[in-house]
Amino acid sequence: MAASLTLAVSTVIFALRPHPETAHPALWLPLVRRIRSPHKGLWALPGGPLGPAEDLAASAARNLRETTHLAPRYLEQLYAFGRPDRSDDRTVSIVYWALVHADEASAGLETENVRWFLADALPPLAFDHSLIVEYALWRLRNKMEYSRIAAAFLGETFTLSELREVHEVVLERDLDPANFRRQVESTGLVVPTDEFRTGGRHRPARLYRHDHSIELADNGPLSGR
Amino acid sequence: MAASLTLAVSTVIFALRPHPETAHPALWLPLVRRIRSPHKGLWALPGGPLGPAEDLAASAARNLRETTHLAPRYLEQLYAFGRPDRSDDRTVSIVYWALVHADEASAGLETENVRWFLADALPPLAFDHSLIVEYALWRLRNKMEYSRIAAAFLGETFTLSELREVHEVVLERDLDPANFRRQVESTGLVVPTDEFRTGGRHRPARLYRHDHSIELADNGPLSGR
DNA sequence: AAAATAGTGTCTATGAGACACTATCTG
DNA sequence: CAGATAGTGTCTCATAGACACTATTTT
Repeated sequence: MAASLTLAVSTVIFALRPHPETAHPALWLPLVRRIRSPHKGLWALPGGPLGPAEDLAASAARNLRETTHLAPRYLEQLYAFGRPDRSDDRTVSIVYWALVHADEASAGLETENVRWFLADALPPLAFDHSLIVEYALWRLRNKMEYSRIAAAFLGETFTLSELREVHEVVLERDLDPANFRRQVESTGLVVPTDEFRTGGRHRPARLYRHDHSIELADNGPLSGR
Repeated sequence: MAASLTLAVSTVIFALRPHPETAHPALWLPLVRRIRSPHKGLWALPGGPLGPAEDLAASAARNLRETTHLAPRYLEQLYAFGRPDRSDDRTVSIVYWALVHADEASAGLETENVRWFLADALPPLAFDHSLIVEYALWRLRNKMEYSRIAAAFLGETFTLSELREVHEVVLERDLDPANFRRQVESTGLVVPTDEFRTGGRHRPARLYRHDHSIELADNGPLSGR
């Protein structure tokens, strides 16, 4: 049995980067071009075989680093895909999803076979990767509503407007600034600092930071895994 | 790589059966005794290697049937466990969890190496199976609060008291009958019939049935998988 | 009639959301 | 001062929960 089955780990990596037209933040993800059959030439999720003594999450983080030269700010297992017809060679893929903070350096690291795409304008993907991305987007949006994973897209400190914008971009809808502020403040998961963001042509906004003692998302008994 | 790695599918199977002391319904799950090393003699989750052309969920359902002689009323992927130190022989386990309706027939099918245990009084389990069961319980309780999976524990028709009792047993807390009734009725996922459950020394209760056109739980883009 | 559960009515506290308003910066 | 966003106040509506009450059966 073992000899006829391949176990791979793939990762759906999300980052916020400016939209090329509007310059507003948008959701992007990196894909790699397949350089061999099957589906040669098509874009696919970064991933590869699991190392002999490698943890699943470590394998996802390694692929993420090799593809984007970034470290994951949030990493969570998505699902295991194993339908016999999903590839020619009976591959079971354990898929993770990750949030990264895409800085300017990493943005220039695209190559012939690694390219970032707008999440809402993806090319046709190899295998069942289109379904996988769709599911990852669903999970991301779900989790954005009841956890603090938005923090993974931001720096150490941020204004409430910046935090709200992350939510708005991911959820694809506008949020009321007043209500958003109250909701975030009432959780106590965000801590005001003494500093302000100046520079806009308007009143400076107070900077906040996240309470690091609390995890970005509650994954129950698996939180430490 | 493939030759040194084993992929197994295991399943956490839940059923409601009477508690041996109180006779009230309680949460049970079946375990199988390991008959070989490692952890020989310890109880473990039912499972086994994935068939060469077998779907992951089909493998879980097969193991479930072979262990309990029952068909799953609800089946969902739980998580893939793959820490290198979780077993001696580098096994990655893709774990499912299932709800079954344990009838009288299946209850008598215990053998020397298959036994049902109360979910809150499990023996020490092999490998990381204790953690896995803990996580499955967490997911079950979570999902019980916002989906209709309770239906999987009941027959075609049921009273709202019976439905409430399922929730109470799983969530381990009492629910207000009046509020529970209104919440369930307001979802529209439950349909009143013209029949009543008589026999108690009290007013007969109307029987309801579930709307089969709606899935027990919303798993997003994966609902059909 | 008593006991028990079925089922209804209603009050309160809480939170989401709409939206008007004030505050304070830049240009 | 005009324009913009920061930040506050407040109203409404929907929902969760507590709990009193009525309805209908069996014994």
